[in-house]
Formats: sequence, C-alpha cells, structure tokens
Amino acid sequence: MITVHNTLTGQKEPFTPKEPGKVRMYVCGPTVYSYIHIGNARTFTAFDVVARYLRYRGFDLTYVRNFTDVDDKIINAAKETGEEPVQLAQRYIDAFREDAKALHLIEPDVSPKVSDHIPEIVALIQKLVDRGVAYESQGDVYFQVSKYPQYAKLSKRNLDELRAGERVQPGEQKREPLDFALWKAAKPGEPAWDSPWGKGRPGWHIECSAMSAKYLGEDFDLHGGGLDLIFPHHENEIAQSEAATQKPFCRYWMHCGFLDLEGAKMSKSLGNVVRLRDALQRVDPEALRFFFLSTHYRNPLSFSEKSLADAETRMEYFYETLRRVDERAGGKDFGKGPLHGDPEQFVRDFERAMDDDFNVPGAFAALSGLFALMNELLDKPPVKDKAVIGRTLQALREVTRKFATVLGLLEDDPHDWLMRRRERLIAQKGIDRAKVEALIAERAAARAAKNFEEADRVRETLKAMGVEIMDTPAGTTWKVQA
RNA sequence: GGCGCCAUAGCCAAGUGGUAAGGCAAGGGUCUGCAAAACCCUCAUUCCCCGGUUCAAAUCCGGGUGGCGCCUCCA
Repeated sequence: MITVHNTLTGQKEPFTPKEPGKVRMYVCGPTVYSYIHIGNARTFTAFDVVARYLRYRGFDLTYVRNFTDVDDKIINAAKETGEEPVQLAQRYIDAFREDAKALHLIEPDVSPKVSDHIPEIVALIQKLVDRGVAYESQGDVYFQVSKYPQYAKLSKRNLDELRAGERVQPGEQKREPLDFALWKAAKPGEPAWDSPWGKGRPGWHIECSAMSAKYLGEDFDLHGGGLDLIFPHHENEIAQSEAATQKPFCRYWMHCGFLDLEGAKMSKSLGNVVRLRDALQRVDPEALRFFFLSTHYRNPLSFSEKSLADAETRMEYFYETLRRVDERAGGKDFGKGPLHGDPEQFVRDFERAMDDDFNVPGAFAALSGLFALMNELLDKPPVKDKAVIGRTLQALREVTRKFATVLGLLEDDPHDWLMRRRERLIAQKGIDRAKVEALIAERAAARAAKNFEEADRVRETLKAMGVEIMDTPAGTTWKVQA
C-alpha cells in the first residue's frame, strides 16, 4: 500500500486510484520562455521517480506533463530576441527535451502544448460562462471567484485576507479583485486565436484544466508540481475544473519543495540561476539525480559544489562495485543452489521506504546495504563456496537493476560510466595522459627492480598531478582525484 | 499581517507514540613492499528551548526561539 502526502488534506493518506490498478497523473510542465534551471530539474526528477515507482508497483500509469507555450513571459522574451513567440517557445521545447533526456527523465505518455489545445480551452471557458461562473468584459473573460465557495481549499487561505491584498492590474476589467483571467483579449502583435469573445489567448491557469481533462478525464488521481504552484495556479485549476464539471477534480495533490543555493534563493534578480544544462557540463547526470533524490521531495534542498562532488563520489562507489561484480560474476553459470542471505530483503526494505510517500532517502539505506554486501562478497567473503558467492552476486546485481529502473540511477554500463567520468576529469584538470602513462611505466620498472624508494617517489609525483594509482593483479591502473 | 513548512551527530539526511536508518568526514584495524579500493570496529543516553498528555514522545498538545516558502511571475 502506497501512502501519499496530499496537499489537499495536509496529511499522508493511503493511495487508492479511482480505477483499481490504473493511475492517471498530471505534472505541471515548464513555461518555455528560457532554459530550465536546476530547481525545475529537481521537481521534474522527483515526479519522474514517482512515475517510475508507480509503474514498478504494477500500476497502469498515464503520465501527462504539459508545455505552456502561450504566456506573457514568452511574449516578453520574444520581444527581446525579435522572434515570433511560437518560434521561441518551440526552441525552448526542443531544449527542454534535450535536457530531460540528459537527466534521464522518462517521456510522459502525453506532452500537450497549449497552442495545440485552443479549441478545448475555448470550449471549457464557454462552459464556465454558460454556467454563470465566468464573465466577459471587453474581450477578456474572468473567472468569478465568489461563485465558487470552496475557493482556497488547497492553499487554505482566508478569502478576505486575499481580497485585501489583491490589486487589480491596470487594463484589467475584473468585477472583483480575486477574479482571474481565463481569456485575454489580443493586443497588437501578440499571438491570438479566434473565440466567441474576439481575438485573444488563454490566461495562465485554464490550459491545465482543459488538457488534463482531455487526456486524463475530468477527475483523475494525481497532480504534481512545485510548492509555489499551490497558489494561485493549482487553486485556480481546481476552481475552474470543479465549477465546470460539478465534481471533484484531482484526488491527490503532491508538491515538491524548493531547491536553494546554499541558503540563498535562486532568482533572476540575484543573478544566481543555475541552468540545468550548465550544471550537466560539470557533473554526471546520474550524480545530479542522486543529489536531487538525496533529500525527501517535500523538503528543501540546498545546492552546493560540495554536495555535487559528494554525489559523484558516491556514484563512483556504486559503479566501481558493479564493475567488479560484473567482472566476477557477469554472464557466468554458477548452477542452481543456495544463496548467501536473502537478497529479497533489500527489495522489501526498498519498497517499504518507497511506499511511504516515496521516501527515496530511506530507500537509499537499502541500496547502501546491498552494495556493502556485494563488496563484502567480492573482498571478504563470509562463505567459502565460490558457486554460492557467484549466484548471490548475480542475484544482488539483479536487485540493483530493479532499483535502477525506479530511481533512474545506475542505468549505464559500469565500465563506460567510469571511463566517461575519468575522461571528464582528465579534461577538467588538464592532465597529460602520456606523461601519466610514462611515469607509471617508470614506476613499474623501479618496482620490478625492487627499488621501492623510486617507486614511491613516482607515486608522489603523480599524486601532485592529481592522479591516484592503484596496483591490481592485472597491473597498475589510475584515476583522477575529484 | 495571513497561510504553510522546517529545526535530528562536524556535515548531509531518514524516522510522526515503544526506546535514534543510511551516507560523508574523522579515528582505529584487516589487506598492501608502500598506497588506493574494499571490508570490520568506534563515532547522538539523545533529537532547538520550556511546559503538558501518556506506562512510554524526536514523534501528540500548548507556549517560545531560530530559519524558510507562499500571499505578485516563479518548479
């Protein structure tokens, strides 16, 4: 039984989708006016793991994540670049797809764009107008909040307080301050579509109501997004959808906590926004995922170079272990027979943590135990029987594959991953590979001649260059110190 | 001001009534010509503070203190 912290109730609840065995999930995707930053990436990674785990648990999942490609910010950005807004939006949709792939995010089943769903949006607005909860005013259409008594049930705000703080923007034609735009009359040069209220474009919130209804139905199971979307975006979605359909909208609302930069908020005005694609130049994608997942999704997460380096060191441990396991036991036949211990115990621990509101940090404990045991079997086997060790290593390796599928980690070939990381570090530190190899050969000669003083001197020289050498039965290998 | 979140070892971080997961760092050990890697051991009588409820609280309640988010575009 999976439990989920539901923002609607503020509590952890048993997760029971409307239709048994089937989950319909909607995650608010990016507004494509620029590249996504690492905060966006954290949220998308969190829901990526939610989606993966629901599938792992056997649910038939329909996963929708939209692109908001019609919006004020896009129009403004396009003014600066001189592009057409649609063209700029498409450029950033393409960029997002690249970023998402690089971060190992699974593809949603549907990635709808606002610009492809104007008819659905217009129809939904019309329905709200017909029901008398929305009104036209000089080419704009507004949702009348006072007509929806349950307004603010998600964010639990006091309506009077909200009214006191609300200001009507110049040019807006609202009856009441809290009313929000469903449709905005076109201004010259802006993208516009025909509607019963004249040329215009959708307001911000309506697209999610229209598109989720189209692909998931009017009442679906899970809706996700960043913490900041609770108000007003999700609040407004609920109001629009429920006012239109006269039935409860989404049943479970999940919100991901913020990522900050060592305590400081990431914001454009501070000039400290870290783009995902820039971060991925410096750190391995899986290490970045590991970092995102190292704190529970609802808690704040603090980004720093140190935390990134730590994550990568941990990934190196995992991959180094897997490389050795594959070398020892990969593709071999150890026959049938008993195992050492119970590999399934790790699966049970993993699932118990994940079932509890997707507690990935808790699941990492199971992962740690699994890797410690693999290393123990490799280096200090507690049993003598080589077949038992081999079979157990293979079984444990299979368990890591299960976890990998859920976490989107450790999906690479271990050898490839380690080599790629080494290449990146060599490039970053500007290490002269030929010189390293020459020094290692020099040292090998010294060792062969039992001249250990000389050998140690070479080791020190390499160390000063940032290169660490390891003597193995197969010869001396080296790696770059992170 | 309103709403909400958070406060656990040097650091990161789980744990929402039954007596403190996991990781990093550190110290000791095994292994090694020396190292590295790996493994083993040690590392919070205690969970921001003060009260209360309970046989029992990091966990529930009340009151503080400190940090943060939203209330305006924001993942």
